[in-house]
Amino acid sequence: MPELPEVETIRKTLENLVINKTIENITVHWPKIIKQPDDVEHFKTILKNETIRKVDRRGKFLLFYLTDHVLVSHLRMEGKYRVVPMSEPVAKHTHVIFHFTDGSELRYHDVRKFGTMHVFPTGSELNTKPLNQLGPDPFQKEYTKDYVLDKVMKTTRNIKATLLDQSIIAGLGNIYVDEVLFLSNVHPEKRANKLTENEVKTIWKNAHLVLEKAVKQGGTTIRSYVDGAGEMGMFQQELFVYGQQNKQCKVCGVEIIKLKVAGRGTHICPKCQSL
DNA sequence: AGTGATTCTCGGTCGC
DNA sequence: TGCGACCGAGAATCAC
Repeated sequence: MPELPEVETIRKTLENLVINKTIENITVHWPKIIKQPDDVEHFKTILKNETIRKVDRRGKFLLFYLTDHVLVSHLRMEGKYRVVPMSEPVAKHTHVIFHFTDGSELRYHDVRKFGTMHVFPTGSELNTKPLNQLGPDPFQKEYTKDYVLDKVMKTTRNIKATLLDQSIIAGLGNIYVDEVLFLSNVHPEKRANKLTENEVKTIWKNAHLVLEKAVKQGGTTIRSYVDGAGEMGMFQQELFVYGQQNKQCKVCGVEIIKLKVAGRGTHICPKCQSL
């Protein structure tokens, strides 16, 4: 499932493939993916004849900056983009196709159909839902120790739910939250406001560190993730706890266990992360 | 207002 | 072979 590092990897590979391409037409096979505007025909006419200038990212959202509009795309569980010649057969779960004037196509593929697309006039995208709900992501200058300290110390929720909340920190999902908490020696069920200042500081640092490392590795390939060029990520080799249940902790040798926290499958080393 | 629990989107996967 | 439970990001909704 694409989290910040996977989305960033997709952004980088995609940018080179779609920049300066002009949309001639759009095919939508599953209209429910289009959340804004309401009307799919309107979505198509707005973007028709616009040229992609830049591909950006905010948290787990991809932002395609076009001539006068921004396409905000969230991949959720299994969304993928591929750029292919129009002659290539259309795969089963391809739901949106952007046909470019040069004969190539940007195709959105999503087995679960959970992904979303919003279009806004350029300039209004950051102060409209969904992007105005996002907190800073760990690569932005607003992501400071004091900001995280303030947010975390002020909530009674457990630390896992807090770190998953995109309005607090954008970009962390289930995989990286488990990894960050392991590296910080913090149990996911610990109340956020009960953490010591040092623990929060460690989490703040590790969240940036883990994401940076994962971006360098091209993301984590769990199940089906591939980037915009169809390449796999390599970060799964670096995972300490996520998906490692029944294996030995790489640090202390105790068996990694899986539990449910904040409604999510959660992986911990019971020795390194005591409550 | 903050929080938690529940529901909904969906289809592949897994256990029986 | 079939069937139901399960998974999960994030929004919406409801209860407290």
